[in-house]
Amino acid sequence: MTTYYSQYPKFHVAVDCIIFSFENGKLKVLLQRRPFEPRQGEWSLMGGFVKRDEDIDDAAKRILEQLTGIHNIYMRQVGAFGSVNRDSGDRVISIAYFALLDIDRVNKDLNHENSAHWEDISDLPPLLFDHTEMIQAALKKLRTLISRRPIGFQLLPPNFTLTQLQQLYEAILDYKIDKRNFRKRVSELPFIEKTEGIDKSNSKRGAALYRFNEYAYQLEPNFKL
Amino acid sequence: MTTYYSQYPKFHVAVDCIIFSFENGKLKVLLQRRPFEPRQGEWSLMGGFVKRDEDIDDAAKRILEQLTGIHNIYMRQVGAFGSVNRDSGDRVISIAYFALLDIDRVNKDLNHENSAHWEDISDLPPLLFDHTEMIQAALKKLRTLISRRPIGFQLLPPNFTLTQLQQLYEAILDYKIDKRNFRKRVSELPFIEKTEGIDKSNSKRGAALYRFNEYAYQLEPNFKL
DNA sequence: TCAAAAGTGTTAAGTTTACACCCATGA
DNA sequence: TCATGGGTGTAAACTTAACACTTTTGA
Repeated sequence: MTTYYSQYPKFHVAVDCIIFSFENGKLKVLLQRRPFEPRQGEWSLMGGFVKRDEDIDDAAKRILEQLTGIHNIYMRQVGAFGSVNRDSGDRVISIAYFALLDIDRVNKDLNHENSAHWEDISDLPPLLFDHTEMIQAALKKLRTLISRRPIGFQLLPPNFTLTQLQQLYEAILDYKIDKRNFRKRVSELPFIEKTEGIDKSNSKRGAALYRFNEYAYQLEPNFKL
Repeated sequence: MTTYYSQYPKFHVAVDCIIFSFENGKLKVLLQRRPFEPRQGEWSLMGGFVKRDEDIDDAAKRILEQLTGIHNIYMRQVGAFGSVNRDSGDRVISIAYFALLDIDRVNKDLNHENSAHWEDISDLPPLLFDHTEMIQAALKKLRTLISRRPIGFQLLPPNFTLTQLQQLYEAILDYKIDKRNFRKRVSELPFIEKTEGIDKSNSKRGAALYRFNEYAYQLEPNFKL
């Protein structure tokens, strides 16, 4: 069938995922050696082409699930990257997404299969095409989100210590936070609640474990950390 | 030539522009009657297809310039919209951009040719496809930007009164601001400077005209209004 | 017993908000 | 002379930032 649209060109459309995790006080991003030509073997983000009958959001979700074995991942669109020559293989318009995940839930075998590798955000190697730019844009978005939406928890296990939480904020925002001020503000948030649990993995004394209460957040979703 | 990419599908890619202006204390957006099938005649944003050798940003710029006759328009990407059935004509992935412009500079003839029409943001008709959603996303982005970047001036003539500036902030943020507090904060911004000019169009006494000093802004680009 | 991380309050500085009257002018 | 929009300052409330010592416990 010929429609008005048919006279216009078509393009390959890809999604690229900036997958963040948090481990040992460091914010990390998942990179892989590109598995096909051109520029096979270079460090790149996880990506793939959008399928014919697939929403772009679903394409991103598919790639994330394939690579990590996790469902229900927190994911947001970063934006579209569409310079003519951004991809040296052919014209490809790519939509970048960032995702936050708890590294404990990742299927390490899948990571290994995909020659994937967690790299510290402050120590990235040179990347393929405009992928460095995509990561910077994702980070910028993450930084503005983290202080107003309770998304940091997506990067932590269900129970976490306040020290972990603070290190997470410091890693994302890239500055030091005063411990007493941080704890005071957290203690005023009704949706962060203390559990019975104690984590002794980092100190002899042990640190109290907290959890995020989704329901309490729904009741009172405004905050500023 | 066959590449690894060739096995993947291609898509129409469009850009849609949310063009804002400010007139008589109201924030407005440019709409048109869709000039082709399907759904010809319905209210829609200004849009068009991306060309084969054109950056997506350039496509947005092209459409904006065609429709307004203005160059150097302030423009930012809002994001990609790519649900499978968002366009009832065929699968089209669309990248939304918003633009800010001084309505005095618009070529009204071009607007008329394109059956374009400025509609108050708080009184929008039902729109084609996901265009309402695009406008809401653009507004959200504009709201977060306006308080930290000096982009409001893009919507005003080169010289403007403080009353105009305040009404602009009120229209975008959708709440009333205290006049004395607003003026106090503005007077602390080194890049908003008083000119000799006086505008008598709104009062007998006349209001001082101010201008935005790009250079002073470069020297001290941090503020919060 | 000591090293290492956890936990805990107060004060000063800065920012934000609320609020009401006089001024200049042209009609 | 009066109606209209332009222009101006202060005090109270709130928020943020700076700062140091005690506790617990396993090695």
